[in-house]
Amino acid sequence: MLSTTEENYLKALVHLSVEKGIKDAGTNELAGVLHLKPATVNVMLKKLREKKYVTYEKYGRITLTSAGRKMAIEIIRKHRLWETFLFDKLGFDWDEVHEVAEQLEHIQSKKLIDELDRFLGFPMVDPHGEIIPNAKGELKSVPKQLMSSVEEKKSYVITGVKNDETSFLKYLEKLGCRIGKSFRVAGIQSFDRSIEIEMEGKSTLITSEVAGQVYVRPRRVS
Amino acid sequence: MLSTTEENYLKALVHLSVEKGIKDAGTNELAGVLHLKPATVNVMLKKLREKKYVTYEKYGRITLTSAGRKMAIEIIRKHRLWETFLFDKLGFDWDEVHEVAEQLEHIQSKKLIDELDRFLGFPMVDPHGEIIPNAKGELKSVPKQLMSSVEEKKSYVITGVKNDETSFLKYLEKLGCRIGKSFRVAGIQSFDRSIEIEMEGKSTLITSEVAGQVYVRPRRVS
DNA sequence: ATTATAAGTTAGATAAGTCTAACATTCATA
DNA sequence: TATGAATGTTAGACTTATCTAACTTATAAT
Ligand SMILES: [Mn+2]
Ligand SMILES: [Mn+2]
Ligand SMILES: [Mn+2]
Ligand SMILES: [Mn+2]
Repeated sequence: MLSTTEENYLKALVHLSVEKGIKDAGTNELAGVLHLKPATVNVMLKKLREKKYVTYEKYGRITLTSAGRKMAIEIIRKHRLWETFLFDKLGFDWDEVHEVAEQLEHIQSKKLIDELDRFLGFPMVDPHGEIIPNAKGELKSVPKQLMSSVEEKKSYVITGVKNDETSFLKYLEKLGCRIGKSFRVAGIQSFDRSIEIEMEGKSTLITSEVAGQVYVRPRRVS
Repeated sequence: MLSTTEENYLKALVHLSVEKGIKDAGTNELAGVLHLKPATVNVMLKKLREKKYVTYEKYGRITLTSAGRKMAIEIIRKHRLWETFLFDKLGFDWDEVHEVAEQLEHIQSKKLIDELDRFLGFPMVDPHGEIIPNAKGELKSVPKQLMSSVEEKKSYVITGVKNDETSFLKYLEKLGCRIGKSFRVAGIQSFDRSIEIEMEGKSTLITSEVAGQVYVRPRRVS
């Protein structure tokens, strides 16, 4: 049985690899996302290596073993199912669910999570548009496009966010950007890559920093 | 913010007082219910006293302060609401809910628990028939019913006794009747109003004299 | 009242997870 | 290829929560 702490390390390794696109990580990167010091991470890595959840050697890179990846995906499944529960059943806003799911994801009960899944109707995606791994630990991947790669004059739908933090989500909220909303790209400034979008009749400016954290898919216009 | 450990100590103190009927406890008793050593409890008591959650002095008895009691009742509220969720919504059996609720009761989010309460329809009692404290921390008492007025085929929980003579209590003990125990009414003899109950798989006969001295409350069954 | 037993306390050890400060290695590039 | 910056490691300290073993106080029985 893994501790909450150990679970958080494994989950962070998956997130790092998904977000950075590389399968291995460094001590400093991992420390960064966990808000811990590199020295702390180094101690824990030896333990996770001992337990065969990661592969790594002194001064080398960190890779999840298949056992480690399996564990991490289970945590992510729990996290996203709980977010869905909070959003769908308890009326939480999409920017409020993450913090509580960070706690709920560590509850240990296979029956609990499988029954929750059923109760929610086996949802495919969480309130942020992230795919929920199924009970077999399969993370069905769907091609993703970042808002920063949109083209002028075309229309898109917001499908997800790369970043779950409340402050970011609140800002998106203020901009009127929610999952499922459609917009048209009015123009892109070449010097700062900022994007002017039209959404529900209103024109809004999106900085390249924000556009790099938002997923979209092209919209077929009738 | 209290740690999970501290919360468990406070909760155990309420349970001790409710079950033993006395408002104070000793180090050994508390250690017993927490499955810890008296030495361990002694260390923690100093910390809880420092934080003003309990009153106690060296070699003396332990009493919750009103702040301590308030905290403990919040944990109990959360525990019982989660048990109700697991039972009503996720199809858990009533003997499976406790273990998972022991984990869920420590999740920190006021909004979560208040919304859960609403989602469940502000239930009054948990699947074991225990009263759920409301959001204000009030443990609303529920009208009492004597065992002599039960109906056939229904399930009940024993909630108290009208008579606390030793001989009577010893007799109840021998019958396996304790506060908190559940039973189902198998049948009622009309000529002497004696009651045949099923408790923990065993069938027991309760005379009308005894039934008139025991309080019960209906139990919801799946 | 004395003493044996039960209840309670203390000190010191251990384990997990974190930190800081000092040290070591690797890497980029001048 | 030499060297400074970035990255990674180690040692030692701290906190929380637990234990065992030894000690002290209170209580009950003789
Ligand atoms: Mn977590
Ligand atoms: Mn999410
Ligand atoms: Mn608990
Ligand atoms: Mn209960």
